[in-house]
Amino acid sequence: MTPRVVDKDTKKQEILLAALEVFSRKGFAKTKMIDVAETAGIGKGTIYEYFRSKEQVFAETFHFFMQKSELLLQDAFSKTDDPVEKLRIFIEIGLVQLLEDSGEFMSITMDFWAEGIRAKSTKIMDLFNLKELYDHYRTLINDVLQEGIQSGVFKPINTLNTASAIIAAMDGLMLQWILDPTLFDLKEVAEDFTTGLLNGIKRL
Amino acid sequence: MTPRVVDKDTKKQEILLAALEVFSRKGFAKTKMIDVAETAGIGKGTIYEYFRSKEQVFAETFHFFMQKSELLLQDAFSKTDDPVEKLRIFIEIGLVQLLEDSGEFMSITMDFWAEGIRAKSTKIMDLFNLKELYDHYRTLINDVLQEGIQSGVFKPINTLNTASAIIAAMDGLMLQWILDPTLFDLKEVAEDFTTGLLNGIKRL
DNA sequence: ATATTAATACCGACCGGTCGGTCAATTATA
DNA sequence: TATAATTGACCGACCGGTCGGTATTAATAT
Repeated sequence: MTPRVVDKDTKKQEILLAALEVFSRKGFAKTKMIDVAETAGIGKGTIYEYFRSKEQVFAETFHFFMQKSELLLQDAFSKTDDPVEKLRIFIEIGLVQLLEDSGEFMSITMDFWAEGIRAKSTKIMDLFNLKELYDHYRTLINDVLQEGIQSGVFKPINTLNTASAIIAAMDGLMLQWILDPTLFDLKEVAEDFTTGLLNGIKRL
Repeated sequence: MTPRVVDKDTKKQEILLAALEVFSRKGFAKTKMIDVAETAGIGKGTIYEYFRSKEQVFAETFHFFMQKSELLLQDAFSKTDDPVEKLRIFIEIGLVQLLEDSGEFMSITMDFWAEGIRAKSTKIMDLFNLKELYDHYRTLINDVLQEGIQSGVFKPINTLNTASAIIAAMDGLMLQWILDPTLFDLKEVAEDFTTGLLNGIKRL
């Protein structure tokens, strides 16, 4: 009744995996659906059994990719209650681990930014919901900062602004590192940044 | 002998102005050369009398746009020798003034990022020389930080890493603000960031 | 002054190529 | 055999860039 070589979800995952490979190597614009199909070892038409459009494939590819870091983060966060340690972990995972594990894949994030901004005033903007993504992380850091202030570790700073700035710095460093990975050592820069940040917000 | 309605350079500027308007509204990919031509009130073919390709128009548009901030910056820097003040000015101009003056135009920067990254391994990469652009600003800040350390205002920090982080934060904040200008007040966030930064690097 | 010639600016119809998406035909499964 | 899954040839829209022709101006000739 339901003849199928593999499970429907499994096949979708396979397509996403192929898409991740191609998108990160060629970028959104230069990637052709036929590339994705061939990489996945299937016909082009098959993709459209699982996805509506190229945009949808791209958006789901990005989210698929982001799940990794989300899981890493949740796992790490569950192991400590110290706000200082949480900040360290957030930067370490978000910047160092993500890039070291899959540096070449990160340019997909740039594409997502670009497409997301481009889509701001179109109907596909819900696929590229950057705002929601940022809200999520901003809230996460905001809560950590609030905790720190409550417990007296941090100065009474504007937590939302600071959270925004932390995420901002991480994004920006990622950008610069992608442009020229030899310029600075990512781990070292991350540590310097964390130190400087804590220097600025810790109560003396 | 040289029949021409307006000066050749003037016309090129007019095209760039039109291009700036269209590129910032529609992004690189969605902008058609005919859009630029119509906005400039000329024929499509005429553009190719002044530029080699769409990529060249885009690259020159971006540089044209960046000159504004460069001039602002040089002017402001020439008025003080205080490293602390220079840092303030850099952030104020780079983040607040640039966005307040022409917020809607800034999405062109994202496109430039995206195209620049995409062009990394192609022959047009010299048109989208992001690396050089970043090097310029990084050096600028690096020098300011060195001065500050020499004169004893700043702690002995890694200046290159710190410079990278400062630029990174500014880029990232710009991104977030473009995504949602209502989320935070740019001026306030810039001030908070500057305060936090100085808190972290100033000698006590 | 006017006609003629020359040089250049300007234009937009057109071309070649590309690519996302469709669908009739084919293959695999039960 | 019936049904579901897969495929890739095909379609139509799109677009960057070209090129032959026209318009405009200036220089020169008469």
